[in-house]
Amino acid sequence: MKDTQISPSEWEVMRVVWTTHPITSKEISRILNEKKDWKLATTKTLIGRLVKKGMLTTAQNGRQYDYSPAVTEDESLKEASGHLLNQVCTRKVGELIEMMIESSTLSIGDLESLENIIQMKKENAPEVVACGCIPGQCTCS
Amino acid sequence: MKDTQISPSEWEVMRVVWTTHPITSKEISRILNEKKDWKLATTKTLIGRLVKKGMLTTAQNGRQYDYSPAVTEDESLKEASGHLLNQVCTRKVGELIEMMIESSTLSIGDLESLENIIQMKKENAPEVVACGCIPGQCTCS
DNA sequence: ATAAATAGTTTACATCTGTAATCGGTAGAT
DNA sequence: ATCTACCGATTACAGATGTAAACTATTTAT
Repeated sequence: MKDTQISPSEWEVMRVVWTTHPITSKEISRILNEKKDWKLATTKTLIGRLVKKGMLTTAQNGRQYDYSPAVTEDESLKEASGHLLNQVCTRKVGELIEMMIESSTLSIGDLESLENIIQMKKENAPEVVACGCIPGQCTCS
Repeated sequence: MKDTQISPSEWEVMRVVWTTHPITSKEISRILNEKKDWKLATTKTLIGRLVKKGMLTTAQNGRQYDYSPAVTEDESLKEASGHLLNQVCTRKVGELIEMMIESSTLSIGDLESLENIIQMKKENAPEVVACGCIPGQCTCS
């Protein structure tokens, strides 16, 4: 139930570890060099912070560590998307998701999955979403 | 085309101004008191920062200011959702959107709108989304 | 006219983030 | 047995963020 935050830079590291683990700091750094002009020290700092935040686990391997994710990408994504969703009136969430779909490239398969979920959702969808905003923070009222 | 960031606390203020404008700092603070235990000074600081960032415009009105948004909520939401989308492999965006739909309450109308957009999208949807990740940051390869 | 209430501005200060250099210990090379 | 390369840990430091007190100028009530 903790709500530790993964910063954007830290996220870059997490993505590497989610993709490959266990993995060493050296390897993480090597991979990220393709994308970020970070010194090895920078990557190590981020790794250290992620360990402290409990997002990475360590396994001693000789004089070094092997890192593995302590949280899944999906969990973290749920967290992150939750933050975004909380920034708008619940009644505006549909619009937000529309915007996201519009601005994304999605495959036929993706779109079909979405259709299915939407179909499901429709079974129990309310006529109108309740707005939980305080007066003055949205125009629903 | 600049990329000034609206922080979570600042976002609370923006939502008030998006809802009602022009509006005074006093009124913004009064509205937010319902939700945040902020001192008037805190709200003023956030307003000041938003003005400096160019997210709010001011119009002198006697000894005080009337504030109005300099960016729309939709623009800002697009920005914010773009950040989220950029945190995952393009090929995983569909899954992310699925998660968001699943964890949200959407009205029949919302769902129908989404269906329409998806229908449109399907006309030009690729069989598979191209992955733009560097090797090691996603499992597509 | 003076005092009290206000409005915005400046300053404050701890934490988080981005980015990195340096330190301290140890495994491997000579 | 030393020296060197390398690992994680510690320290650094500026900018962003959360939260707010203090300051300055002005308006309004007494």
